[in-house]
Amino acid sequence: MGELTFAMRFRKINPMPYNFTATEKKWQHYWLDAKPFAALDPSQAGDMPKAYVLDMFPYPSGAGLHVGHPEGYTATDIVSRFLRMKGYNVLHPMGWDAFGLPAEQYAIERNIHPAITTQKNIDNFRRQIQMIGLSYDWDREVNTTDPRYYKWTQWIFLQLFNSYFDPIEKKAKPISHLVNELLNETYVVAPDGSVKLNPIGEGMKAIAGEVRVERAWSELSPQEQREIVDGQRLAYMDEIPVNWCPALGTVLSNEEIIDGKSERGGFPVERRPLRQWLLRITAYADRLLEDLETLDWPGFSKELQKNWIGRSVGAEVDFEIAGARGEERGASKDDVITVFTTRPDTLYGATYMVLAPEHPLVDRLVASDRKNDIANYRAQVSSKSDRDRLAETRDKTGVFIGAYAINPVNDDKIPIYIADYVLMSYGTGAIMAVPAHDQRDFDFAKKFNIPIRPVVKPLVGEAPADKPFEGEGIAINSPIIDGMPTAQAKEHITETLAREGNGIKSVNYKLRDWLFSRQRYWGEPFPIVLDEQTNAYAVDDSELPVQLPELADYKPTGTPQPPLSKAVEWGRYEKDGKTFTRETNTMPQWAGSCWYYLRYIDPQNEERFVDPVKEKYWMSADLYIGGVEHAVLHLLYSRFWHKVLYDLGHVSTPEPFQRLVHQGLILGQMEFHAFSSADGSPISADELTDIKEEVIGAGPTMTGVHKQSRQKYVAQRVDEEMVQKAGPKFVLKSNPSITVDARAFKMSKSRGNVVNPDDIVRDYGADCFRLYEMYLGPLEASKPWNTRDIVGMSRFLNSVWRNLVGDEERNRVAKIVNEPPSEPLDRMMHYTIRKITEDIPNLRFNTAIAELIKLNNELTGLESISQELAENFVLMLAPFAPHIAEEIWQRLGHERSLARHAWPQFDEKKLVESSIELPVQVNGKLRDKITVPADADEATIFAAAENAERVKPWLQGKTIRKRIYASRKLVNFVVG
RNA sequence: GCCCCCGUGGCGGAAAGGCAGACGCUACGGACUUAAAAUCCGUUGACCGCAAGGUCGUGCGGGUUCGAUUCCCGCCGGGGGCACCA
Repeated sequence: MGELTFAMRFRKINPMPYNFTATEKKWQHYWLDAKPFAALDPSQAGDMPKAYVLDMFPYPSGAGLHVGHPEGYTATDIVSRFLRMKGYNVLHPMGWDAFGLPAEQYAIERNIHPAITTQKNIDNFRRQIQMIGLSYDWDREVNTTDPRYYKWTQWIFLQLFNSYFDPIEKKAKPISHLVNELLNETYVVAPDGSVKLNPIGEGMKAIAGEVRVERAWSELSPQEQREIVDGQRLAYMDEIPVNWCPALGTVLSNEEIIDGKSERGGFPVERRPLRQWLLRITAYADRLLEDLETLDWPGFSKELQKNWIGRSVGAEVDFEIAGARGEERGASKDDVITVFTTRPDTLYGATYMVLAPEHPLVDRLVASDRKNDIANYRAQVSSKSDRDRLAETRDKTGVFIGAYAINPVNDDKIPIYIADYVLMSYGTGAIMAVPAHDQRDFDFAKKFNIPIRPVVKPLVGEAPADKPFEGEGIAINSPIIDGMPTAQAKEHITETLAREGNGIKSVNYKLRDWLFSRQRYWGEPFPIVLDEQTNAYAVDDSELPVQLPELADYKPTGTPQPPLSKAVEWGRYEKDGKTFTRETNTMPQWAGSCWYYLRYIDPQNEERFVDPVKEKYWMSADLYIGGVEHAVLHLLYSRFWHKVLYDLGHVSTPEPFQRLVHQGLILGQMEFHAFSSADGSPISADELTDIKEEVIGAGPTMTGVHKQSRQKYVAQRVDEEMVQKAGPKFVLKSNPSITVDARAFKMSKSRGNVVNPDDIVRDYGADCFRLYEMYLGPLEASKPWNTRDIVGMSRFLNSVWRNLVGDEERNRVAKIVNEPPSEPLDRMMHYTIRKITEDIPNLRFNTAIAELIKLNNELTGLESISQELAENFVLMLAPFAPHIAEEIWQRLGHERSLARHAWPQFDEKKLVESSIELPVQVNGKLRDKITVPADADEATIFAAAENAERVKPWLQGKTIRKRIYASRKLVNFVVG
């Protein structure tokens, strides 16, 4: 409120020299009509270099744009405008990611059909984005909910459905290819009972692992054949335990779960087995990992993806079941438990073994007297939601199953347990437990009194006695690898196991296949029909798009039955006299955003998702800016789809986004919270009032835990004015015994610290808003918003106007003259051109703007300003503050927009100065400065430096041990 | 617990290993004004000093270097990611 009234008063009493509201409107209209930002198709572009500058498109929420959106969008806009002036053919588009949960939740809350709210929200977003003066090519706008768009989302899905992953060539191929291969091949049944393929001889090991049973393809029934083929598709159905969120009425992908709760809304999620669509992203794990190396991305973004993919290299080791006792209970003599371990070198230290509670071998191995315990434990585990499991910190539970396994290296008989700290979904669902060298195994062994046997000793010192030694070292108590360092021991023991047929080198991933179906209405329908056996069939390409039916009641059913099942008419499908039903699940939010950057290239094409010639010209994106929050979800999914399209020959690059940058979060305005510093006890609003300090309204308080006393405190919000710094902390001016915590919080409705771009643009104008956000700090850093500081940019723009156009109430301050600028100004101009020309591609907008301010400060107060300097200044200002720049450009006598005017050139020769100033240090401390001719030699410089007035006393009576001259930088004397 | 990033004035932030604090905000002083706003001109890291000038100073402690905000090692503090992944 304060800043708002300030701005209004400011404007009323003292009108700004230029009317930003009218000026900005004028140029926005011009840009929409004249379309100076249209990207040229390759056939028209001649030899212009191309640049694809991409934003992460927003999902148009009901709340409208927040100040974080324009941060990234302004950054790409500056780059786009700059590159156009540099002669590039720039593709800079915008669109709407409008399907998905948030849009649908918003519609349900208001009881309005999502199609209507979505359209309204899009219109509002478009208005806000245009209000900021962003130079998008609006003829390329895309909308993921438009049937003309999702037709191609469905088409790409069918590409996945109709493909499989060839493990030998490590790439996707058409499923028809697989069917041909199968005619002469065999399929295999893997040890866990699942049917696996052997498509091409050598691929057997890669796909099937241990081969147990073989049958010829021709002996299979058509239905069996079908199931095998379907099981290899990149888009497939499976009944698996999934994350079911009752509150949202849908399943969610692993990526959408945070701390056991839904990313959207924070609702609890439970595990349930359901038949769902999955995309085989795991097949691409290695390539998604390896190709990260080729990308110009922030290090931590790559790291995030690496962690998410979670590749670990180790070995699978087979443990036989201890003889007769196993057979008694019907376990086959051939039964083995295969474990995965990253530390095969600790095999001698395995003193027990753990299976996941759901492991299929448990039933066959369990001793009859243990059956009850096992059943109880399993019930206990399955009743727990993932959230409960997480809540129970690290307390280990488990049950002995009454059977033993044989350690293949030393024939030790070790007990087999089940425990919920072993997950069926990772590795083989079974581990060898080495309590001496693994924290979890150690905790478990302590609790169940299992022996702990050290088999690795540290390179230096002793292993601690009270905890496991998890580092690398030297193998001990391990006959075949004793004395070997860990890396070598791993390799040697793995080779030995492989030779004896007890193990094999193995790689595991945390990445799971992508759960791709949702039980919601507002998403792309699957282009799939099902027969009575729920076999899936693709609809013909000619039937695309499969339109989302209009439904009066589109709300989630609260059961896994999707809302589309209510569209009975729509769901019926007949072909060739056979009856099918349509798939009623819909695709998740991420589907449309997986490929939108391709559609921008050729948005109107009705024949193809993108024209190959245009695709080849524009891809890949040269700059992609968006929030970190998409570092795993959107960016991983997109890369996966892109690679599939690449394998199938539909796109020309293996990666979609060559250079990625994340803009930092803009936090809310700094808040000051006062609390008792002595003991951290809570301080009340009354107490503050007692010491004559106002608490800010009913504003949010902050709660925390006092570091020293570990007491909870409640901190009341106070005004910045009441606060002062005392040593390393802030205190209340009037009562220094009260500590004040200064912090900026994430903007949120509940904190009430959200800044609305509409307000800022209304009060200060779009140019000022853009400048302010870019001047705030480095693009990638998080930084707090401070409305107070905006006035600096407002003053700058007004000053530019006064200097180059004049003040309408007062006289023009300076004359624009057709003469070259004075020498120092000329040098400064060339310096500024160089600096800004370097800063923009490096996205260092804050320092670029500082240079513009500096140059403008030099112009202030001059009686005349060179036309050349004025023009260059305006051209450099244009990417940052395009409206005012266009207006001044016009007033400087130009009829044509500067949007494609050539960027100013700098001249190195103009930067050379005849004399330079050098700091002189003595023992690293600055003592004086000297001015010498730019071409002076070292001897001259040292002589001048030694005789400098303020240097002499420091050299008096001392010996100069060393003279250092850092060329054109500084002089340093070492004396003693 | 593991991984990544960050600590510079009252605030946002500048500094290819070379003048720490560019530029903006705030605050203070001055000019203009009947007055205020706006604008323009100064000062604004801390300490000592009338001044010239000096000392200290980039979270803390070491190291490398003629020279470290920058590079290395070890702490402390803040933020983010992953989290029973074998």
